[in-house]
Amino acid sequence: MNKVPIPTLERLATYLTALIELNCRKIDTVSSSDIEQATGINAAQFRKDLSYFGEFGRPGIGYDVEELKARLARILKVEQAQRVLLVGAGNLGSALIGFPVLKAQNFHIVAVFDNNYNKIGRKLWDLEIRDIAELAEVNTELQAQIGIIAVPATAAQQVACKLVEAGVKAILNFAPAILRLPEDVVVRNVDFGQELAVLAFHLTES
Amino acid sequence: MNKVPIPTLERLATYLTALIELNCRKIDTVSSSDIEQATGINAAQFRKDLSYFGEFGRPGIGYDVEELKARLARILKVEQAQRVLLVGAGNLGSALIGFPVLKAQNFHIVAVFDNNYNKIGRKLWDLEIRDIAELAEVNTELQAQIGIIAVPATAAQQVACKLVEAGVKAILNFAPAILRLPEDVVVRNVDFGQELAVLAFHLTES
DNA sequence: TGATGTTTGTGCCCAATTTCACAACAGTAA
DNA sequence: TTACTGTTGTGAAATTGGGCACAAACATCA
Repeated sequence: MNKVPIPTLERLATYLTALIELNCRKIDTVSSSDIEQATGINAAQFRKDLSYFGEFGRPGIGYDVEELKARLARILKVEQAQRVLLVGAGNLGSALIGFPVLKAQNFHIVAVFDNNYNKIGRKLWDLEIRDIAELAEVNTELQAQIGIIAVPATAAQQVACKLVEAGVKAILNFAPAILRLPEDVVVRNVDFGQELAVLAFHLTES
Repeated sequence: MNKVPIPTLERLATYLTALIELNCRKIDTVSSSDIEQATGINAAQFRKDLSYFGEFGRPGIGYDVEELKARLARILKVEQAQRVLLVGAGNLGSALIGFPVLKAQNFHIVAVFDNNYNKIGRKLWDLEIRDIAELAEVNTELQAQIGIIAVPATAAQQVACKLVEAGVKAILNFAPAILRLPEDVVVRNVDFGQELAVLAFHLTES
């Protein structure tokens, strides 16, 4: 169970989203081809992805939606609510807090930080924006293991270090910057400019 | 030049970002190991990525920053400004318009659409929010080829179809939904929930 | 019970991608 | 000129990931 490909993990999240949806629609059993239908991911791929974690279905029948959902949630560690720290109370930060899908997937943003004294003390949705200097202190209580960096690229490295000091073990980084961090900290970068560039490449000369 | 791997394209965007940065710092020549230093991407990987598009450097010397930057920009079609349509005037949309890095990479959001009559007519930054019903009409003039979907998942498919009708050939989709579109339309999905799930997987049991 | 039709889990092979390793090239210095 | 250092571009090996195809498992129905 140690060597799970990253693409497999990404797809697991997709399966889980689809299962939550199916569950709402009161569908209680699905086959791998139903999953293919719902997600666009090849049925054999789905079965292989699951096989990294054991057996989930019954030949001739398929998968129990409720059970599969629960087991995937367990694998992805979103069985109980995952607490998340957000650094950067700008528009992106605001968008993330307001994103209903995150709560549905059991990610709860429990604190927001910024270094702008005009923002500190104000509210972003229902959270008070706190001074980034208090990050470590605040997290001794909250014990969040996930942090989101939604600050300008120039501040990203510094913020990342603060998060790690505070005990964060996984970071979602929206700044176009390369973070240098201890090996035991997992980082995923989301770079809007990069995404757009890949799209633009496929365009014909304008 | 037809079969360029997607991962290569993603890295090209990273190289370009790094080169823009290096150029600002008045550095005029770099080696592939300098690029590795700056981006964390293996030097051999960098050279192979470039090799899909011809020869760029001089053995014994390295690469001319200015020239490489220009050629990458040309490859990624961001030599001239790329016009982008944004659908969804919520927090995420607002964040995207305000993101300075996009303009720096030559992506210009030139119109914003929404279906909420409370928003239509108002301004988001310096753009007037327009009725999504006018999308096709507006784009006959703008001729944007790239669209961004920043609406709830339930509306995503419908918005995507409207964008395609309006002549858009590439879509960046932030809604956790599978878009079914004609083959000649390129789609990239960004799913915050998925990113967080992959991170959560790596955590130890909390 | 036995015959038939589904659907899973997985070994195996193929395709895609990364990494290695080296010949060819450019500069420098004696 | 020759020796030496540094760096590119790329064929080939190594690794990784995806998909087929089939045995085994289960259900249904005669």
